[in-house]
Amino acid sequence: MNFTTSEENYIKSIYHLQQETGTVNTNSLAAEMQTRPASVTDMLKKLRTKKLLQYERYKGFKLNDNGKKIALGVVRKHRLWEFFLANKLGFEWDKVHAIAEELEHVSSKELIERLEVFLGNPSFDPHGDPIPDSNGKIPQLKQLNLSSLELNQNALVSSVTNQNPQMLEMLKHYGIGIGTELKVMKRFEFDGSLEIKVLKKAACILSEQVAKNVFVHYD
Amino acid sequence: MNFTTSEENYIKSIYHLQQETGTVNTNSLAAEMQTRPASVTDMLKKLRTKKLLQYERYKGFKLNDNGKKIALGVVRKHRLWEFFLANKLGFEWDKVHAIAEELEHVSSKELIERLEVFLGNPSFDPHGDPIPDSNGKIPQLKQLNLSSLELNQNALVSSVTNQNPQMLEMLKHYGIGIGTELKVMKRFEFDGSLEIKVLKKAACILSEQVAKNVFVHYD
DNA sequence: AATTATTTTTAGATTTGTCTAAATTTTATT
DNA sequence: AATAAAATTTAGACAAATCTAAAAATAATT
Repeated sequence: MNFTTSEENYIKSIYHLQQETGTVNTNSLAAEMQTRPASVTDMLKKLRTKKLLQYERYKGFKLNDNGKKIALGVVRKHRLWEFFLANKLGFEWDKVHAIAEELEHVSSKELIERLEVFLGNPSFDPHGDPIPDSNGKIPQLKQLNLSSLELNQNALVSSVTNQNPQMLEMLKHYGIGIGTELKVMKRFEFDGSLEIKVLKKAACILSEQVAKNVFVHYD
Repeated sequence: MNFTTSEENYIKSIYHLQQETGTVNTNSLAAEMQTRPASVTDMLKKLRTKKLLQYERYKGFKLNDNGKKIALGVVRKHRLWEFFLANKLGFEWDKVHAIAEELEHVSSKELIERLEVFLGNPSFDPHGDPIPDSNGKIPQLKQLNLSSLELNQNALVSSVTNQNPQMLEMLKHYGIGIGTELKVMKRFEFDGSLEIKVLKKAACILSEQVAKNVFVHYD
């Protein structure tokens, strides 16, 4: 079955919301999509007739297996395009999202399969989010918070949450981004701040507040 | 100013038609766009209020300078994406058009500028059609028909018209495509057929009918 | 439990892009 | 020149996606 850009955007937003809250309600989806609750109700009716939703009047709703499959397809396209924009065209990682919002609606299946191969079958997008494979399977990574990384363990930065521009600027200044290899030299228990050694760079110090937004992994 | 996908498609089609006939009429545009004349009239009214058209009721119409600028922007995007699909993702040149029809409507200016650099500032798409630069200037190539290429002059295939699948298959069999370097060894005047030497390959013979559809250029 | 507040849905309108059918204008033919 | 044919436009309708305003259902509060 084929879906309009608008339908795909609703499906994707429902998917993201239900990842966090389990079930979704009309107002929060309207807020997420910057539209009116009445518009949401209208679209839900459409998605229901297309058998993508588990829905109970006045209660709440979520995607069924059918809907999830569609959502994962869109997420997959979005993240592959983000990877392309950052790693091939040299966009900064904070610029790729808006453009991928358009590219994700290009429909050709073969395009996405070839793009994936061209990019070298990446597992994570420039924000560190996992890229679903063509069957909708998401690579599960044993990520851990930088705050809880043991001393002297080399690790790779896999994602950064809470995209506060000033925090991102600070991390950039220290040369820390997705894929950066680093280790924790010292932990100051009194305020939770960390002395970080980025490979081939001088050590730097991150507050606990910042460290909690940085996730790393190692083999 | 911003344009919808539908508007861009009309603008592009008008551009292509007026390249051939100078001025465009409602029925031919309707045929080109696989829609009804009444729909064309509706859209023309819209494009007129946006000051893109030179239009006279019941007579005919064409793009003004404003409209041409928009058209060239869309053509540029289309052909850069075609180049990407063929040269980076490995699509056959007869598969790229349909996908580029979608990609050409992605709006980011910076995306296209970066894509162009990434592709190495190509001048021609996989069909041999010229790619307008960011100012709308089209590289004018002194193309000439393979039939009128002088003997022993090395030349590059720059485009192939009349995309008859069987003819394309024949050319492919002989190793002749966009960018192929070749020369004419012998011309048989009685039927206009040509003996062609593709560099690093054995000679082959093309009928005049085929040769007339192949265009080449040299420095 | 009754009332108030919040959430959700319905009813009806609007915009965009399309359509059919009919009317109008231009072009071609007898 | 009158009539027939073709091309173009208008009038009015429709589907998709949105909106506002009001009604209905649920949740929270006194």
